[in-house]
Amino acid sequence: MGAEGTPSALDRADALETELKARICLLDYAPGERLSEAELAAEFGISRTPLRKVLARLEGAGLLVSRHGVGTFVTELADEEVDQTYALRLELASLAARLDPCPPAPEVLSQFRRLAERARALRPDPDSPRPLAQLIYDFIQAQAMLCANRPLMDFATHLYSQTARLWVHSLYTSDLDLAEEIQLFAREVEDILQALEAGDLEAAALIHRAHVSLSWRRLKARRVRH
Amino acid sequence: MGAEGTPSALDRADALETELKARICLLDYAPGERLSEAELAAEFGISRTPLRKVLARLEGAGLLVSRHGVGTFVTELADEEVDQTYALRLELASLAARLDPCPPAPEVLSQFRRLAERARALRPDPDSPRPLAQLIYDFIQAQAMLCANRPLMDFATHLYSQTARLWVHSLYTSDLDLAEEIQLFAREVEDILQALEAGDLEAAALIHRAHVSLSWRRLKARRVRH
DNA sequence: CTGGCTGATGATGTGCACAACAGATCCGAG
DNA sequence: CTCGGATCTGTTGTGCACATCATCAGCCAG
Repeated sequence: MGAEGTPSALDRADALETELKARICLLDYAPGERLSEAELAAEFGISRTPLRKVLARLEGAGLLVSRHGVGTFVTELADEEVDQTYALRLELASLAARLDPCPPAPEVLSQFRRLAERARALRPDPDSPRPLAQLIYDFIQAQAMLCANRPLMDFATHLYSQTARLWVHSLYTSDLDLAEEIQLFAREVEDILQALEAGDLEAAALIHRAHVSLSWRRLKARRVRH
Repeated sequence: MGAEGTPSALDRADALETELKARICLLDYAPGERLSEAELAAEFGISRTPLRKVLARLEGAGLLVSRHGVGTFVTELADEEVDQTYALRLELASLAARLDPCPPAPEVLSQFRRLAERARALRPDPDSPRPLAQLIYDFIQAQAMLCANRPLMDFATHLYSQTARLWVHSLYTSDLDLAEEIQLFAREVEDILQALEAGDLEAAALIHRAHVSLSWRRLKARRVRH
């Protein structure tokens, strides 16, 4: 029998989807970049058929778009859509605390402590902002545990995955300052952790909302410079 | 050459997805029912391969779930999920008016007038609540035009498609009174139309929110009876 | 020299045959 | 009569070959 994980077909598809989604959000694939079905299939050691099933789902989620005879591309977001998405994320942050606040389990708390620890230890890597991107990615997923309303949190995570690409892209192009972003994020995690330990989920949500708002503002400031 | 519509491959897939989504929401396929890939492929005159692409997207949207060697099934929602979804829809209704309210274009207004007309003309069909379901389905999609924030309205429509199945199901099982629901809906459209003609989008949103809330309450009342 | 056209090329989309899998059915031993 | 297990049937999942489409390079007519 398999030592632990069941390498069943459906699980493999889910794992593949998670992997590809992470690659897109963490900008291993840049917006507008073409993904080769053949190459991906070869990399994962499967045929194009099951791979295409995963790609179809990612296309449904708005992360990819495939054009017949041309290729499959990572979607690019228009400025207007980015603004709308950020505006939504602001509101959803408040909603999460108001709708079905979930008293943080001890393990969730320790998860946030580890995140804070990682944030403190993070030093700017001049070559790549990926460690920070990965950290925030994990942070967003941990935060989804703070509200029992699954549809809401799923959607919030989905919205983040939309804006993440653009945000990380700005780090790559040095439109945002990596060291500054690291420091800001570390502060956010510390503050939220403090609120969580005090059992004040609303405060945690407000802090998050404030940071999303500030992040949005920095992105907009970059935009006018171009 | 082609009279009008381009019967391109991608369009066909989109049309198919829209059709299947409608069938699920309007309860042509009941929750828990099995869909045969072979039968559907035959009905639409295509092979299983492109059909499966559409099914994969619907599965990603949470409307279907397929189990290897068993079948593809319309998902069933737990009571808890229904409550969370309704709670969300309430909040999103308010958000739509506050975030990016969209002054209704004349054609949107006339669209609502037609909806109101259809609602007035609707008589309870003892055999099937489908006409009402179809009308509300169209109403929800028209309402998506009232707010420029596309991610928000897409999500609201998505949430509706989740609760719609359960709601229509309650009509089929006579847990909800069809004549009463028709009358209530007609009132909602009339009231919203009045608010729109006065240019008061916030009032329209509040009316809709109130009706969603009342609809939720009726569903919950049914639930305890079982 | 220029402009349009045609063929080559490589991409995604499709159809089909087969593998993997779950559940029901049937048969036989006790 | 009951229970257990092998088998059989129908389903989704996978691999592969081919169709369809868009792009671009190269060529030929003007």
